[in-house]
Formats: sequence, structure tokens, C-alpha cells
Amino acid sequence: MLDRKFIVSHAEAVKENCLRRGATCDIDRLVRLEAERAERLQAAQELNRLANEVSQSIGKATDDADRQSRIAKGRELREQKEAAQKAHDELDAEITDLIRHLPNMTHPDAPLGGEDDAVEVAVGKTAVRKFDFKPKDHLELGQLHDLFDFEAGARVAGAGFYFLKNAAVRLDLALQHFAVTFLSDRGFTPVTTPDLALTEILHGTGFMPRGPETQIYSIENTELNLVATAEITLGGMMAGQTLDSAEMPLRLCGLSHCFRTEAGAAGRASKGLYRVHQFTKVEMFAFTTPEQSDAVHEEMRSLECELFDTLGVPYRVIDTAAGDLGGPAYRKYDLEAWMPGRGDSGQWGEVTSTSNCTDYQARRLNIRSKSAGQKGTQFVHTLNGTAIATGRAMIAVLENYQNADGSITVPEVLRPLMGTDLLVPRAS
RNA sequence: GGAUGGGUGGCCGAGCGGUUUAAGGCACCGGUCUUGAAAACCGGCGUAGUCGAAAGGCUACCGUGGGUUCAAAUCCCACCCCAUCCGCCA
Repeated sequence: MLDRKFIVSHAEAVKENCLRRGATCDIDRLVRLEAERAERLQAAQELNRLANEVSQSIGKATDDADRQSRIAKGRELREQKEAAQKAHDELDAEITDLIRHLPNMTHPDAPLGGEDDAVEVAVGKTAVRKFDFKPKDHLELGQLHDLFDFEAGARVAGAGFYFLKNAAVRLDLALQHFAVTFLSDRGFTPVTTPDLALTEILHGTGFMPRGPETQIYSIENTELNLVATAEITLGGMMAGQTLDSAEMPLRLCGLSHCFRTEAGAAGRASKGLYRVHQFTKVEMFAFTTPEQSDAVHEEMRSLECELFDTLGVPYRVIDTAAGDLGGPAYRKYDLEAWMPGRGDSGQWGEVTSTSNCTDYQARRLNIRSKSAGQKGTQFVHTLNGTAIATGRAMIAVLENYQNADGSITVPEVLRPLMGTDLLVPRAS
């Protein structure tokens, strides 16, 4: 959520930003409503002040008649105050609703345009491999090694759910373990998080459950929702808190399941594990001061690179264009891994994403920071970044590390965790 | 899930319809004193909104949300959380 005063004082910039990000909002109307709200607020406060004065004078009334007349005056003032307050509250609700739909401002260096205008800013250390055989996709490899059961997943929970089996389970755990260990060693406090969160927390992080196009599963008759990412719970962890600036940046890495309805995604390239309703993810999250957030964003990007370099998976990094940013993001980098089995002859597929949300989430979640010896507080900045989403990482590993005979070499860093160097196809 | 007791400023803790401007203490910050420190004494000590050029006002906030009243930390209702005991349970 943007700051009201900021919107009013930078109306043109906000308008332009909305245009760039493909959001529609009548900023002029918003500015008018806000001016009117401020007037009503002042009126209500003034009436309340007068009413308080009268109330306080009642104890000093000299006789009963005097007392009764003061009570009558007080009652009248309270009624007027209530009316003014109600007018204010209605405007306030309307304004909040409008503001809630405004996207964050955009980093000046973020590319302009939409989905196709992302700029490639780096490539990984691992070269895209030239196969001297026709590489299989992860589903074919899964068949050879008995790794997945999508049919059973569909029987149990519907299309988009799946069972991992055999080496896939060990690979899933190994990837989680690798990511958690890697980040723990680099100053991130590992946490496991709830897989459900209150609607209010979803709103605070910029997710909109219960809309027609929602990506979120909700639990009927409750305020609970299955989380789409640990970003929700990690951000919510500090909701309403005031953090000590000296302790920041506060770095966390959270392990959670992620649930997504993928509404509207039908028909898009989504074979196998690529686009599913549930997966497991190790997520980085940071609370920083405003001064720190750009640097921490670069740090997260470089950690994501290091993770995939260490895994030996080829990837490229793209700087997402303004029109393709989600609401809360000020800037976003995606890592796209090379997936040899995707499309006709391999394609890049998004495996991680890191966003600097500046104070957009912190304002809704009311997360502030305070410096010793300084008066007042400020909203913190929040950042998130995927370390490893095991489903998509698994696709990249399986497809890139396959051999002509159908066996799969285990990436070196995962060997101690998997207990083997090579996955051999089951006897058919 | 049942019973009981609780949720008040950074912390402890009083207040239980209007002399509260939330007492008092601890912690913290500034000062006096001191060679320095401690002690003692004096002063300060929350967050947000709002008005003001500033000084400084004003408004809201005593777990949360409603209600009663001219007036609520205080009375009423609902809910949440914590503690202890019991039950259940991985």
C-alpha cells in the first residue's frame, strides 16, 4: 500500500506509475476524496474536543439545573461528533479501498514494458549443455525412474496434485536441506512456517484471497487460507511489531508448502511438475531499513545465482519489466533455468524470483523500525526471494543431468544428501 | 474441550464511572554534586493522526470488537491470547 500523503503530494508520479504498470485508478478523484476526508477529520476532532470540555465541566456543576443543561449540551455535541466521524469513516473506507489496488512505485532502473520486455542481466556459470542424444523431459525420466504419480494425485486431490516417489522424495528433501544449510551459513535464520495464514495477513502481503481470479485456496467458514508462498507467513511474522534498526537487516529463510489454484493458467505450458497446485519451497525474506533494501535485493539475487551455480544448473537472470511486476514489487529479478525437455528443444523456465517490496507490505502489516536515541519510527522495507522451489528445481536437475542411457547423475553438492552419485533407471 | 485466574506504557505495578494530566517504582536519557564513578537530588522519558512558520496545542490508543453513558482503563456483551490444573493427542 502506498502512503496517502505521498499519493497526494506526488499525484502525477503515481498516475504515471499506474500507467506504466497497467493499473487503472482515478488518482485525481482519490486526491479530492482525501482532501475532503481531512476536513471531516478536523471537524470531528474539534467537536470531540468541545464535547470533552463539556463533559469535564459536569463534575463542577453548581446545582442540578446547571448540571442538566450541561448534560444536554454534551449530548448534542456528541451527536454532532458522531455524524462527522461517520462521514469521515465512510470516506476513509472508500479511500483505503482505492489505495489498496494501487501498485507499488517502480525502481527507476526497471525496464519499461510488459512480459516480453524483461532484460537479461546475467547468465549462470554453468553452460547450456549440448546433448549428443535427444534429451528426455522430466516426465519421461520420471517414468524410467518411477518418480511421480500424477494419476494418483488426481484421484486424491484432483488435477495438479501428485505424489513424489522413490528418488524424487530424496531429491526433494536433498534440495530443501541444501538450501536451508546454504542460507543458514550466510546469516539467514531458518524457520518453518505455518502453511495457513489469516486473510488479514494475506492482504498485508498484497495477496487477494476470495476474488474471482484468486490464486489462493481458502478454508471455508474461517479466516484461514493456504499460503501461496512462505513470503506471506514470513512477512506476517512481524505484523504490528516495531523492530530495532540496529538489528537490521533481519534475514530469515522459511520452509513451507505452497498452494496455488492457478486459476486462469489452463492451457499455458504446464506439463508435469512445472505448474502444480502444491509444492515445497525454501524462501528468503528480509526486513531492512529503507537505506538497506536495494543492497539486500542484490544480495538475494546473487545468493540465488550461487545456489544454482552450485547445483550446476544453467540459468539466466532477468530484470522484470514494470508492466509485469506484481502489485507489491518495486523491482523483481527472476532466475530462469534451462530446461532441456521443455518445449520442442528446451526452454528457459522460471525457477526463482526475488522482489524488493520497499515499504508496500510493511505499511499494510504495520511493521516499523526504531533507532535508539531517535524519535519516532519508520516503516521497514521487506524483500523476498526464492532459494529453491523444489518442484521446478527438480525439473532442472533431472533434465540437465540426464545421460544417454536414461540414468541421471546426481549434482555433486547433493550426493552426500542423496547417498548416491547416480540414479539408475528401474529395470523394465 | 472443561475449570480457575489473568491481559494497564520498555518492564513491574496501582487505579475499578468525572479531582487521572494513567499513581508509584525499575530501566533509560540529560543535569547538579564529584578527581572519576556510585549514591543522592532535579528534570525528561510512548505511538499514531491532526493544526501550526515555530513554540506549542488538540484527537485517539489500558488484549480485540461492539454496547451503555454527557463522560469508560473502570459497567455490560462477544471474541482472542496467556498461565495453572484436568481431559485428549503426534
